[in-house]
Amino acid sequence: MSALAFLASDPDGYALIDLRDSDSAHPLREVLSVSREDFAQVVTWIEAEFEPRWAMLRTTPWMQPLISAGVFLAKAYVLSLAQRIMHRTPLAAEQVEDFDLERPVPATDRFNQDALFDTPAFGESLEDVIALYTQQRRALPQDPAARKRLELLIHAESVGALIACEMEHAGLSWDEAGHRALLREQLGERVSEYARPPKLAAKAQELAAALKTPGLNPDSPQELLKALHKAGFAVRSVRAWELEQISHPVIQQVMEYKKLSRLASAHGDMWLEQWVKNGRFHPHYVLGTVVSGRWAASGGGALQLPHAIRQVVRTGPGRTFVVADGRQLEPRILAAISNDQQLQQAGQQDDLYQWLLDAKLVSTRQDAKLGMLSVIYGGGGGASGTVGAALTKSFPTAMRFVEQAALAGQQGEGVRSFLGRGCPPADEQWMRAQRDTADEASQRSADAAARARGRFTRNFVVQATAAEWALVWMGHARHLIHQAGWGRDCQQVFFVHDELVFECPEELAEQLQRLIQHAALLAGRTLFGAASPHFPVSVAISANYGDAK
DNA sequence: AAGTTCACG
DNA sequence: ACGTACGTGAACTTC
Repeated sequence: MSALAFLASDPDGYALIDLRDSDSAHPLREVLSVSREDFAQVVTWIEAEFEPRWAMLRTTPWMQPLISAGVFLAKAYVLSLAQRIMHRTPLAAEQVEDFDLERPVPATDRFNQDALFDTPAFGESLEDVIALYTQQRRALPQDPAARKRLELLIHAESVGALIACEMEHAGLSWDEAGHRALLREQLGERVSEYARPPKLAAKAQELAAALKTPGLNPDSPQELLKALHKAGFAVRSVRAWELEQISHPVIQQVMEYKKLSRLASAHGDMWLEQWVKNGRFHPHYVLGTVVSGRWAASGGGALQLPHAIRQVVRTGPGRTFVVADGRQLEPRILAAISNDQQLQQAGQQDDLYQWLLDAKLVSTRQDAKLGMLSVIYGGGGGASGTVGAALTKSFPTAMRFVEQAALAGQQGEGVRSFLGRGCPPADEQWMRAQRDTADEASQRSADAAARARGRFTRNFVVQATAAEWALVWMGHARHLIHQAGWGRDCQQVFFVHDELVFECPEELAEQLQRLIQHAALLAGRTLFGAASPHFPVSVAISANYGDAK
């Protein structure tokens, strides 16, 4: 028998815990009302006794105090995330309303101070939470296979939400002094929030002189472009990749300025003060908002951490990072979801791109990579060129699969990931634009919109399934770490889509490496069954994140 | 509020 | 004949 434990705020105390049977949702015992002080202890006891799936509307406010108290929950069901999934999936048996994931979280810790406000916010009482759960279960598809996939997706997303909380709490070990030293060396002494750091200001001056434009603000693309034109550089924009083409000392200066300016504004002293506390970077992960199911981060730009800055991500003595990366994840996901046997066979090698090279399908590793990405993104570069032609010929099944997804998108239809995350169909306005094509201009823009949507849905089926694989991978890794009894001093501390970073004692690193690789194998089997394609992960062990690649 | 640019996968 | 990747967040400038 498996149990379900509903968590909701208690108007008279802190939390209500309602234990029920998972399948029938029949109560197993009296509803427990728990004070804030007893909360962690009671949850620990229930976890030990029943190991229930903890059902909560959101992770806040429950997970923060539990994690602080060192409580581990094995299983979860986060209703807000499940609601979004059920709302979007085309597999649902009945329609489900959306959940506003941005809805502010009402305060629960009020201790009866004011009777008027002691009632849980509308839609958030225990009864409401249970009703929402019941409704979600009712909306699951009858077909057992589809049902299993959606349940897996909801459970994986929920454990992902727990991991996100755990990572936010743990933080990423950060060498603050090292970061400051780097800033001083590159930018000079610290100045007020609004002024340019000395070395940056000097560079701006030099640039203004070199371009004979006194007072030039190089941070203004408009001004900079005009100044460059005046100096005889026929560039269309001031983007780095365009300037890179030109070999000239002044252009070099511009690029150096941009790099430094970026460092100052994105990872300068202000950033350090705001996001790094006691030697750890605490970002905030956001689940459920990106259509494809990928995570976002709000605050600190965690998912865009520049490689250059990773040099100051260091562990303390005796500890190390274990950095694991799903190798060529998206092509492998494509091989799995399209059931392309040729592509799966190519993927039996740890380096899929090397296989393409050895098979003489492509002439360089870069071609292999770009060609694959082009196929998945829907670009013209690879698929229409010789590389694309070679791939199309070798992997017709995979190519047909992404073409099919693109076609559906072009026609305004929705698509879905392997586990059933839905990409919504085009809205009415989009469909109208497709019909209203009286003149040539509107025809052109409608066609462009159709192609753009085709590229989006083509990418969605792969990206969304890759995100699912990563969720399941993380979930397995977390579970195995707990099972091994390493939970105390070994845990995931960072996440970037297909890369997981763990921190652990040095002596555990090699065992952890094998554990993570095993978790990847389990993830493939969980999603795609015994015949899952190969999902190799590369692992680096280093006390410095910047060196781990 | 929109546009530009750049960081990441 | 035409235009060419997909998805994000954040800072800064400009309107």
